[in-house]
Amino acid sequence: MNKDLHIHNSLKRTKEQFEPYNPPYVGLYVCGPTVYGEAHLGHARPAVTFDLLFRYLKHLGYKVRYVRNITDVGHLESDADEGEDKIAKKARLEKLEPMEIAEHYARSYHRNMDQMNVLRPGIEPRASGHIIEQQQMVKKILENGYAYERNGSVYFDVEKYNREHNYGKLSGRNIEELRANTRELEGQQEKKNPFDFALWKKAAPEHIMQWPSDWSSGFPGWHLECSAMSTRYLGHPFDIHGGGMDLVFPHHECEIAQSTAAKGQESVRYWMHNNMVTINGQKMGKSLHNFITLNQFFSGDHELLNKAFSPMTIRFFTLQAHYRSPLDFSSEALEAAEKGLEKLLKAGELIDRIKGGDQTDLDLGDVEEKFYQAMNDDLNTPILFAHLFDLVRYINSLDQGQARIRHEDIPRLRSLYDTFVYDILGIRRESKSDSSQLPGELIEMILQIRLEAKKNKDFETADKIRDRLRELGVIVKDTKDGYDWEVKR
RNA sequence: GGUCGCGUGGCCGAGGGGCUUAGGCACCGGUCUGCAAAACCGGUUACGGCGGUUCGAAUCCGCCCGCGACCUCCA
Repeated sequence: MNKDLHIHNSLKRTKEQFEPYNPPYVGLYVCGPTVYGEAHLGHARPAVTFDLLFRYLKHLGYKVRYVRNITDVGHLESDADEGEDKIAKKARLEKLEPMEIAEHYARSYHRNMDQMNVLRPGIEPRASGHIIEQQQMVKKILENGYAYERNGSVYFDVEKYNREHNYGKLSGRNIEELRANTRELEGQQEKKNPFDFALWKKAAPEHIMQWPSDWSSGFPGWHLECSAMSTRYLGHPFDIHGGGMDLVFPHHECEIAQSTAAKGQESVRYWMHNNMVTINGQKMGKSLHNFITLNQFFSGDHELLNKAFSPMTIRFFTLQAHYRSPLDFSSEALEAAEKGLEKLLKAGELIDRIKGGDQTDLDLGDVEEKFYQAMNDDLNTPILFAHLFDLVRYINSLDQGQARIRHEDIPRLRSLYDTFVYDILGIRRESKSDSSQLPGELIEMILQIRLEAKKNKDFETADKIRDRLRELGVIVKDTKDGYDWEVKR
């Protein structure tokens, strides 16, 4: 098996060979959701992308520890009136405990991810459960002289850090540029520099979520949880840190600075970022009225959707684009993807009834090699699908007796298909609706009668039976010497 | 305004100096069929604009246009 996986490292802006720090173990950390609202496409893309990576790494034989956090402390809202915690605000508005909000949406997120066949990470740490680790990290950074305390809040001293290290190396920024581009700020006198960021923030008395600390009763800074929890569970350094491109700055930049300041060395060896999602070419946002939650996709209950789309269609569609390209959703594009997915799955079912011979028209070794090449090239799933659909055409031809395969190659074909479609891409056949519970023998019996009608040239009856069955969701396909049927819907 | 990225055929989406007319969907023609459906075979449509480098550019460079991400616990 070709294990020569190359991934794009955002830090180097280039593809490089992936070599674990401590093989065969691989540490993978991905920024998870802030649970204050329903999951939407912006959550689905990184989840599916890094699920693919997780699955592929495991397939390659690595022992992967996959950590994806749940942010339940809540980042402050960027445009909120009083810098209010997102979760706390929602809790106040709905008169619930903040933890009820977090719990509710965490469950909803899990449900959606399960529907899309996204494997659960091995560890899903919550920020609220790691306040102590975060405080320890603040202390360490203070000890090392890269932070300062003001009125109960602790800020990271970016200027000091930048004298010895390179602040901005991930996002391609430099400190002078940041100084020039920082907006006019009020009430920021606590900070030495406007680009300093909070490690610990003193909370106002009315702030719902706060914890005691050496500095004040408050809450951890925005970027701290990922630094603290990733190294807590994956060690230092660890292999891969993933997340959406929108998190590169400031979130991941600050993570690098924090880890380096606390431990003298960067924590992350490979940074991976998935690109963003647009809808009908526009960025997705609540204010633009094109904000679609996953549940709305699954139910079709949104003005931009012509119909409902299954979770697997969303997954397939996501994987049809490369993870580093922007992905544009539209009802039309999803309808096309739905058909492609159906074609792919149908071919998978046909493999079991293929008859072999003693000659073959396709070298499965070549196909397998192409599959691995595509995946090893920074998880190029669009290329993988192109090769898979070539294989689908071959399978269909085999089914129709228009191509040949050796007996002994059939199990190999089965396993090749299953490995890549089911195991690595995580695509699965979704359960059909209840209307499909028609007994097979009954359908067979009816179709036998229809076959007799056809023999008697009673096409009127034959067509009536076919039409009626279609209404029940049974698609009849005539073949040379009989018929074939499948349940639709 | 700054930094970074993108712009491919009717739609989605790979590739990335001459070979891939990637692949999916749609459309057209053919095979098969009583008719359909499915499948298979074949076909059509392309590299945002203008310059430059080169024997040769969709691919490299410059400019322009359009789109996107980010620009901080901060009103």
